[in-house]
Amino acid sequence: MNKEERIELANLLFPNITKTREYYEEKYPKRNLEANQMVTRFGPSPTGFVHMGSLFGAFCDSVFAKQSKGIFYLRIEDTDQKRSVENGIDGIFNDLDAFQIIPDESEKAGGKYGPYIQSLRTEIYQTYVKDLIINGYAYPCFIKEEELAKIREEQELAKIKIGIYGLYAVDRDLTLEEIKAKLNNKEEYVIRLKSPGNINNTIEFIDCIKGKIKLPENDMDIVLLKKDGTPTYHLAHVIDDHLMHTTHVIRGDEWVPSLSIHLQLFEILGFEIPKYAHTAPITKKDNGNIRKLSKRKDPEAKVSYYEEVGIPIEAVKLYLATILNSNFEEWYLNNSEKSFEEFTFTFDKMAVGGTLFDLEKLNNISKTYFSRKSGKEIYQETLEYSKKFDYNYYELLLKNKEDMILFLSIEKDGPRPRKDISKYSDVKEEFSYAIDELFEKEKYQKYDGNKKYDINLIKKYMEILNLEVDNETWFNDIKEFAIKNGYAASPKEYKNNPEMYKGHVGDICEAIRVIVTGRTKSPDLFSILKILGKERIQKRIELYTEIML
RNA sequence: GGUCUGUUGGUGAAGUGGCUUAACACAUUGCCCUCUCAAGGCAACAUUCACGGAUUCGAAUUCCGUACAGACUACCA
Repeated sequence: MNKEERIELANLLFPNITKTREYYEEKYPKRNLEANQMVTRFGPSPTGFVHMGSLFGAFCDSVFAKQSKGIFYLRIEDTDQKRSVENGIDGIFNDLDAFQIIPDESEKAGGKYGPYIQSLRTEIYQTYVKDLIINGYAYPCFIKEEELAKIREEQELAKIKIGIYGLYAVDRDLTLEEIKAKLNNKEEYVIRLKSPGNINNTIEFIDCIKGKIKLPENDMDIVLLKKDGTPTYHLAHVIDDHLMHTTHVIRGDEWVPSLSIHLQLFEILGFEIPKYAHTAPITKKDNGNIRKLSKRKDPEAKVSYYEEVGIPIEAVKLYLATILNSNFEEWYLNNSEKSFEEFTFTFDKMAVGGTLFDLEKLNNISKTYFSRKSGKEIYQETLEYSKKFDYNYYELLLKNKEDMILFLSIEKDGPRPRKDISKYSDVKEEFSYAIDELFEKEKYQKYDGNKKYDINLIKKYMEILNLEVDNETWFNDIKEFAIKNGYAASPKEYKNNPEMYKGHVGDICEAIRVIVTGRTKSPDLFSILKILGKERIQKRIELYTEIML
């Protein structure tokens, strides 16, 4: 086909496309940014909820854009109608919102490079494809699906590369007349790339994360536009990232093998090639096998899972930051008062292989997060969590606000804050003694020991209990009380001469603790006693007598 | 089958030819502190970096081969 014929073909195929490349190049001019300012994008498909792996990608995109004072935008990649899920787009916005990963540009936030939804950009893709046809880089292919399957089978059998290339690209050199005939015949077609590549050529590429990658040049006549006129990922990626002026394409490394296609497309279209950063997948160990974290099989892959179990979003982000850059964890340890945003993330500190998703580590990070929050903050956040997921508890929290904050503040101000909560849902259980209504209900059912305590001794102790003193005085008082009643003043003393005593102070404290909290472990006992006050302690002694004796 | 990529303790990993007797963190275990727990302190936990060979005075680090793992090989992204 000569150029005139190709122009005729292009107009035949795309009669409705009247705009030109130049029009779009002008409409979407270069961004006015400094060389170091990154433009990144998150490009999810609306196939359901946001997956942990995608969230990691979005986090990565936003971090790099923000720290370079660049632009992070959200582009919905919904070119496949079959996979799209109802409300899928809303879901993406919601999940990003929940995680406070806020795009600078998106269909909602606006921006000069929109539309930011691929299904709304069909005309743009077709304009460029029309141009490719005119220049002899694309052609309509009429191979039917059954034929395609047959070719595939043949190739599999012959153990050669699967796909449409070389001799298999039978429609590559159809004459204009032949195409017209098929078109008149209402035969369906796709538009394929007329690949100028040679499989024997090796191209070298520098990836921001993986470094040097060598791969064979693309010789496949890949599909550019599907039967319905919508673009494939490959085409859409190249055109969008060019027109939206992405500087760094950060995406999962499952894309590495198709990089040669993308590079070729950039070259043919005469676009400047962006930098690529291919991230390793987040994996999970399943029966000894390592596999990608799966939406279907793993609840923790679902981003909303964290909200439901009550792991703070901030903690999840800290975890993402620690797997993003291997040196982040140490930095954060030494800069705990700072926000993760003050850390400078770099590509070369990113994992090259897969990263195992470690819930245990997340838990630990979450515990640290809680330990740094004040009682008041924990109260507020737990209140919000409960409002959504445990309304009963929410009402109790409201009613017992003052006390609850006091309880949550115990042992908070020292250099070694408590680390006993890893999620909001832990608060109810860990502080079950804090709310009278719950305590009554639970009674001592969850009590984890089986000793019977000397209730009379405790009753006697109540007579001397003074809550108006400081911790040290209180403890001295109880030691004195212990000695008077035949108990050792310290566990050590008791250990040395067990026959001389009935027990030691610790035993008395344990009895008080169990009676007052229903458990053998608790934060600082005196603080709890102080908050409860004599009257409520008295009530609990009665309750204990009633139930346990 | 082909093409890419990877392989350092239970886990995440540091490591870029000599400073490595392999950092740090999580987990585990033991001890200390201590009224319990949590926290904290101390210690133990890879004599060796998948395996084999090559280069080098010297290799976890460079090269080649093997094994294993993962990704891709769609009119899905």
